[in-house]
Amino acid sequence: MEDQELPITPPPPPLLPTQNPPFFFLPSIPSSSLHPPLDSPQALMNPEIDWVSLLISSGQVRLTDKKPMIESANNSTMAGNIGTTVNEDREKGYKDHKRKAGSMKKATRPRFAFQTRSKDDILDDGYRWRKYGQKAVKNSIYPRSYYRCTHHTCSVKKQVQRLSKDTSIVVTTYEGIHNHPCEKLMETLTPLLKQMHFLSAF
DNA sequence: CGGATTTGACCGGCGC
DNA sequence: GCGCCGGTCAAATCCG
Repeated sequence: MEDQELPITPPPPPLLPTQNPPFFFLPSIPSSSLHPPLDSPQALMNPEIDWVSLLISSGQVRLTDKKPMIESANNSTMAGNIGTTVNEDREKGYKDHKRKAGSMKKATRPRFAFQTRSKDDILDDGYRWRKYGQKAVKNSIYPRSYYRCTHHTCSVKKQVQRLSKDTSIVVTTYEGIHNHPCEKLMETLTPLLKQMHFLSAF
């Protein structure tokens, strides 16, 4: 599984303004995930984030979905059955997890990777993430971090890793599609929508 | 005190 | 079959 670092390709022709990052890239990627923090105006002008070279090959790298291991949103069988020991639960959880993963067709989850030039490893994409693991990876001096969306019905994951070749570049890989609106985006849009609704009454 | 993070253990896939 | 590696779990720890 040589998920090695993605090659840095020259930035595509600037289809989009450099200061204002693209809002709508592809429907399958959370639009806000390529957004700087909506609540930090200075971030909009943050020169540290290279929004132009953000995307590889006209926007994004579509990773070949070679991952057979899929966990669906609601069936992740964690330990927790009453009447079993922790170890049994843990074992069972693993087994169930693997069994389901194996029995499922290679349900392809969309995976998208993009690179950002940033000092910060974590892009504030508007969603809330909980870190569930960190792993040293081969051929990289930086560890890879694993995050899961904290929304209870959402199973989107992302991996974040800094390139060892160019330490200013952070590769973020999203896996899956959010099944809920972006909280920050909604916060921002709600007043606008209300205003539009109000104006449309005339 | 509750939620988030850290971290070592564990597991399956894959190449040899 | 074995070892390496990436991905995940969950107990321990941290932190607001």
